[in-house]
Amino acid sequence: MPNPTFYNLPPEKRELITTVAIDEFYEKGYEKTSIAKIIDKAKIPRGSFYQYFEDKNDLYRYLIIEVIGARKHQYSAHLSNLKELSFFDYIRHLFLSGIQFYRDYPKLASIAIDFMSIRDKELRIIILGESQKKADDYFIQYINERKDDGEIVNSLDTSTLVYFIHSMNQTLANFFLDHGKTFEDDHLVQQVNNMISILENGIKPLEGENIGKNEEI
Amino acid sequence: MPNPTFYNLPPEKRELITTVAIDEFYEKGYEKTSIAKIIDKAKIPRGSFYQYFEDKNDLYRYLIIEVIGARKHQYSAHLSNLKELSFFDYIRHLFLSGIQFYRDYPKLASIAIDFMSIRDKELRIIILGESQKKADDYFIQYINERKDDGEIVNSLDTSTLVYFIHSMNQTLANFFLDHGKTFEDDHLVQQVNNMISILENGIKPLEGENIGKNEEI
DNA sequence: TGTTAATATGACACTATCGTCATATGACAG
DNA sequence: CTGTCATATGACGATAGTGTCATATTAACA
Repeated sequence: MPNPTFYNLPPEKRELITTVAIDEFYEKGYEKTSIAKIIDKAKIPRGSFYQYFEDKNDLYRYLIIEVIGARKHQYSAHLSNLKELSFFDYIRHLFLSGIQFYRDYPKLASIAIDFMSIRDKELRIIILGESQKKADDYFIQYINERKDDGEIVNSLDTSTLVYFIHSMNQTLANFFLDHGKTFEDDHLVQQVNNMISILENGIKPLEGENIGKNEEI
Repeated sequence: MPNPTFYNLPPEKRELITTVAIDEFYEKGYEKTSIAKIIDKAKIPRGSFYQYFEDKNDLYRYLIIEVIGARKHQYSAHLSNLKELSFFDYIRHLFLSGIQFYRDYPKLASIAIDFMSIRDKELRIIILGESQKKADDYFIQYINERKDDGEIVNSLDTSTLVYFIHSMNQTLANFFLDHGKTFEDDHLVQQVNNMISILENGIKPLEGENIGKNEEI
């Protein structure tokens, strides 16, 4: 984490460094981002950088924690009635707030997505620390409750579901990355609804449902 | 692609280089893999490497194409009756042959998964070239046929489905990466079946299905 | 054996980056 | 005014990697 000195900096300078760092990580990704470039663009002397941060990893950690904060904020922006949502609406909210986050902070979102699929799993665990585990536990508990409520089929084990929903979230995030700039929000929302529809009902037609629509005689 | 000289090499030497390269890309990932390390481990002189390959990218491309070949081989090993399978069994086969591939070539599988989530999308497109597009087109057509057959609900647009199934495949692949070494095959197969079950029926209980199992009175 | 073409080799020049450290600056306290 | 503490600065040595090229080696063949 940054040295206190960093926080004592005049805000413009601090923000400049942050902005430049975000630009770099966004454009180059973690591995290819270099301190040399960052201090060059932000026009701070080499020694100063090492005064503020231990190394690249330290800077990265700082940014990721900022991102997570921003994402959580986005997520719980309209939290008030979140508890009352049905399970599928809850998931929908999760996904849609993801779109919103991407719209509001495209670079941060992109960095976050990179971070989630970063090679170095250890690094992720170190950075997220306990907070990730807590979030997971909370989600597991939530799903178990919804199973008990009869909102979710209980033939699937919870950990599979958690993994699956988490990965759907990732998939959607990547979908935004790939198509976010070309597609309208309408289309993205439609995509979310499609995903949720599959999650709800699967893709096998109910007895007789499909008959006569496209089928050959 | 490698210079013909590379293919003229005595097989042991060629395979040594390949093996070392695989080890490196497996351990370090694309970005952090260096030619210096590879020539060092394979004990070939620097000049020779550049005789065989243009650069790191060229070597990588070569490996990826090898991997894709191996994966295809795995996939169609028991192709004879593939056409007769139901849609969901077809998908199951797709997923299960993925496990098998991971079992047979763990490092290659890992490299392939990395490749599929590689930052540099351009690179992926260049390497896969037309063959990816062909495979996609084939799959789209296949799904459309299955819709017409009434095997899949036709309220979802095909491209969403393709994306969804593709991402399930990715999810499973990552699951192998995370847990493949600790879990028995039984467990992995169970995981595949869970995924397919979600794909088929979703996770919302049918009318009355869940009642009385875990629900409070 | 002599000639030629293919291949092998590793020293070299170049570039990029890293983290440190001795020194400079500045602001504030006594 | 002076000493002290926090902060700023950028030159420096070290490391790691890249791609090239002049030279050496080998194989094949007339």
